[in-house]
Amino acid sequence: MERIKPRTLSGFMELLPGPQARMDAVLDVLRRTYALYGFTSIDTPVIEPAEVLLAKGGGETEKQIYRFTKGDSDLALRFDLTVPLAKYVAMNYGQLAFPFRRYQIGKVYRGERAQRGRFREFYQADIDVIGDGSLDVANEAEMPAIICQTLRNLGLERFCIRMNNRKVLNGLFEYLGIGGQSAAVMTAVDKLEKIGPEKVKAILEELGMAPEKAEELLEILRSAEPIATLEALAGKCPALDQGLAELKAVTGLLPGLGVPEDKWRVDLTIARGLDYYTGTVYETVLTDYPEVGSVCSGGRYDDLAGYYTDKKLPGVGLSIGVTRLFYILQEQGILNDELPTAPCDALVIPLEEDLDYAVRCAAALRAEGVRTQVYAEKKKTKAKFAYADKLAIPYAVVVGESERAAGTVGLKDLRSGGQVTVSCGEAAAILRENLNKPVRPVKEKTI
RNA sequence: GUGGGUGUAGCUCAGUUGGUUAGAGUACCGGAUUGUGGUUCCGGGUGUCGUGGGUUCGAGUCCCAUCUCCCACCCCA
Repeated sequence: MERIKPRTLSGFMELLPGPQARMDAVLDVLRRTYALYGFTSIDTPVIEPAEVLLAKGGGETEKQIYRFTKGDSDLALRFDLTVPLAKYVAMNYGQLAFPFRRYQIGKVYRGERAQRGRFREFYQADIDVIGDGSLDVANEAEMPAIICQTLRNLGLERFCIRMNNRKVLNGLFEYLGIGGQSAAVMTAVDKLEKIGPEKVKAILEELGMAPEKAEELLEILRSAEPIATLEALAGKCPALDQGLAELKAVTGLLPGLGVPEDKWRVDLTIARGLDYYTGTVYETVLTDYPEVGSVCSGGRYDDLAGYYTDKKLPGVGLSIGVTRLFYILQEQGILNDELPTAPCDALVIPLEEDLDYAVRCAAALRAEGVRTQVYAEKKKTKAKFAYADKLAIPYAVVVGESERAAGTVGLKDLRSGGQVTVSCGEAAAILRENLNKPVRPVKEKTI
């Protein structure tokens, strides 16, 4: 028989049970943190009609989306979670309460070439607040607070949330007389950190900007005190004034929201490629691993669902690239070793052929909330213990003839090797005492 | 989509100017050990050398094609 070589496509992350347990722990932290801020969970299909996902049309989305036909249906895999959200809100407008605060954690698909930290299938963990007709700027201040809380709950401390405002950028472009090409200028500006000011200046000049204007723009963007620099330009352009007012409103709320000063800063070079952002934009990188790129970004948009409804639905949201974040944590070896990866707390090891007493003990432990499995295979004792070792199960519950006769179990701590003879109830109490200590996914003091 | 690399055991890799039966570590399996694992010792190679063609008396090694994966660009989480 011809065997087919088992393989997983590049750009698709597939984990062994141990690392998967850690990934699940990370996802748990995200869910708990999002819920703490009053976001409700929704789920949407991975596959949607292509016309729904491509409503915006053109550009990168069209190039990178996985699209296929089944019979007469033109289908596509979702490219992000924002477009499905727009559809969802437009569809269920009448039944939702606004502001609608939802979180969604799910896989998204991009048919681009994979590389380090860049996947074709990856988890996004999104939160968005959608307003009906209007949405207060305070919601834009809450986003960095949630990023900050989430990353710290994971155990991360060395990160920086960089913020900007699209109206500020558009206002500046207008003021400098290049408002007509703001999209192209925006892309150039966004590359500043990567390719340096000289090259950006060259691009700006190619776009028809006078050298001294380009110089002035770069100087403003790279200012060490961006807010003060912008204040000096007050009254020059209405868009700039409004953007600055929003930026000040957002940053003004951050201390009260508990975002420490060293975790954020205003960076006028952050532009974000996505064209639907209209106000505040965010981008978060891990201070020690900037080369992997943004692990979390988002922003304010004024018209989420314009392709699906004539209702005006402004919103603000952000997205954590969970797969990328996890990839960094794993690659750098900063995942917490103490995170439990074992499938259970106790492995019942029967020493007799008859499993009746063993399964009764397991049932008694489970009734007390101890995650328990029975090793039922007829193998040597050595193999039974080796199984527990390999799975990092912390305790063995040894039951043989003498334990059965006495109605006890041998509770063995597999890390220390110590063993005590106790009743099932006592064993459960000891296990509960020693397990279930909450730990963060990332090692203490490492990052 | 563009450019540059890579491919030998489950994993990490070695393999001389082309030369006999392709190797190491690790993992894995069995035993020492029929009521107690992690250590140690003994035994076991589990391989279409990515695939297909070519050169040659002879190819893991040289040539061509192809696939794969990786890295970078574009773009992005």
